Amino acid sequence: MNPPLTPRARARAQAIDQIKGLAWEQVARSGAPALSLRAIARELGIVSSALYRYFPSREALLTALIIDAYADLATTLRAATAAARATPAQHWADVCTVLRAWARAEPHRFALIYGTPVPGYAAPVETIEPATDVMVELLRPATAATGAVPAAPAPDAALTAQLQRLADSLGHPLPAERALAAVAAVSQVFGTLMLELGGHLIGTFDPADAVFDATVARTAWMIGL
Amino acid sequence: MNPPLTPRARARAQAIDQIKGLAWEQVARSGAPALSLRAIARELGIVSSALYRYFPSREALLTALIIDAYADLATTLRAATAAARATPAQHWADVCTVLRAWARAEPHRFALIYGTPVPGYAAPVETIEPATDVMVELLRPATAATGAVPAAPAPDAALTAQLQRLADSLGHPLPAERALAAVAAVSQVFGTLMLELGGHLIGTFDPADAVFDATVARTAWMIGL
DNA sequence: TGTACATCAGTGAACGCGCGTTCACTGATGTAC
DNA sequence: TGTACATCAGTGAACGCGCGTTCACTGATGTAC
Repeated sequence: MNPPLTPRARARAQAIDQIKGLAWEQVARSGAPALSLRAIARELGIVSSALYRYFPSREALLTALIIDAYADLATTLRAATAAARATPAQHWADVCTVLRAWARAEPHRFALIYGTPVPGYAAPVETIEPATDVMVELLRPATAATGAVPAAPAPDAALTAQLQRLADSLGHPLPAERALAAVAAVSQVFGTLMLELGGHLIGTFDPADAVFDATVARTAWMIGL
Repeated sequence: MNPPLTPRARARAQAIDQIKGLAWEQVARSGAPALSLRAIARELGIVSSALYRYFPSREALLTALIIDAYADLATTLRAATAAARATPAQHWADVCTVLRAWARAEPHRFALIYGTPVPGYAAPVETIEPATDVMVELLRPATAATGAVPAAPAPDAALTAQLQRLADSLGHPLPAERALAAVAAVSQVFGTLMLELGGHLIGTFDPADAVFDATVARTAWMIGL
C-alpha cells in the first residue's frame, strides 16, 4: 500500500493513527460534540499545541473521522456482498444485518455519519465520495434482483429522471420501478434502525429484532428478491 | 385552562415562557448541545443564577423543551387528521406532509426529539407519553384504512404478539398484517425524512420533494389506503 | 565520510473565551392575624 | 385596616472547571554537498 516509507514518515503515520484512535474512543464514549483536542493531547502525554502538527484544526480531525467511518462501513458491507455463492436475497439480508450490527456496535460512530449534523460543522466535499460508496453497497443487491416488483404506485416523470441518473451511476441497467423500490427499501431500513437507536421502539418493539427482521423480509419482497 | 391566577403566578409563568422561548431560539440556531443557561440569562438581562428559580438544571430545561416539541408536533398532526371530510388516504398524505414541513421548518427541533441523543442526556420518563402521542397520530390514518394490504411476507409469532399489543393500545382493532404495514410505512417516512435532513439525498434526489411524494404514495398503498 | 543547513516534533506560556452550579444576601411582594 | 412575618425573584461573587488556537522556542532527525 505504501512503498518505501522513511522512518519519519512512518512515525508520522503512527502518530496520526494514535490521534485518530483516541479521538474515536472519545466519540464512542461521549459523542462527536464532546471531541476535545486537549483531552486527546492529555491522553497522549503531549502538549495540546503539538496536535496541530497533524491536524490543522478540530474540524479537520472530525472530517478525518467521518471519512474513516464511511470507509469502514463500506468495507464491512462489501465483505457481506462479496461472500461467495449467496443469492441476491441473501445478500440483501446480509447487508441489512451487517448495517444494523455496525450501527449498534458503535452508535456514536453511526450517529457521526447518519445522525444529527454536529452544530457548527459543515461536511466538506471530501466526505461525499465515501458516503456514496456506502450507498452503492446498500443498493447493490437490488441491482441483482430478478423477481417481479410488486405493483406499487409508479414514479412520476421528475422522479423517473432522478432514478435514471441514479441507475446510471450504479453502472447497472435498472428500471425506474425497481430503482424506486430499492431506494424505498434502503430508506425503510434506515428509518427502522434510526428509530431503534433513538429509543423510539422501546416499550413497543422491545427487543427490536423481530421488527427489523420483518423489515428485511418486506423490503426484499418490495425489491423483487 | 388556568383558573384564578395570582399576579405572582402569572409573572412566573411568563418568565418560564420567556426562558423557554430564548432556549428555543438557541436550539434552533445552534442545536441542543450548544444550549447555554448563561447565554439565556444574558439575553434576558438577568444574572445566570436567577434561572435556577425556574429550572433546577440545564437538563431540566432541555427536558421541558423536548416535551414541548413532542406536544407541538402532536398538536400539529392532530390538526391535520382532524380536517373534516377527508378520506383516510388524504389524512395519511396530510400527516406525512405536515411531519416533513414541521421537521424542515426547524431541523434542530426535529433533531432534538428524533435525532442523535444529546451526549450525557438521558431522556426521562416524562417524555414517553408525549412521544407516544405523536406515534399515535402518525398511525391513526392506518387504523381507518379499509383497502387490501398487499401480500407482503407475514410477521412471525413474536412480532405478531408485539403488533397485537400495539393495536390494543391504539384502541382500534387492527390485524397484524395491517399493523406491520403501518409501522413499516412510518419507518419509511421517517427514514426518507432523516436521510433528507442529513443531506444524504443531495446530488441524487435534489430537491427531495419527488422522492418524498413517491414515498407517501407507496406507503399509502402498503397500508391499504 | 564529514559538515552545514533545513526540516520537523514537540514545548510552554499565553490569549480570550466559554460553561454549570452554589451560596449568602437584599428587597419587594404577598399572606395571616 | 394595619402590622408582623413568610415567600420568592433576583443579585453578585465565587468555585472549579473546560475549551481551540497562536507563537516564539528548543532540540533532534534527516538531507545535500
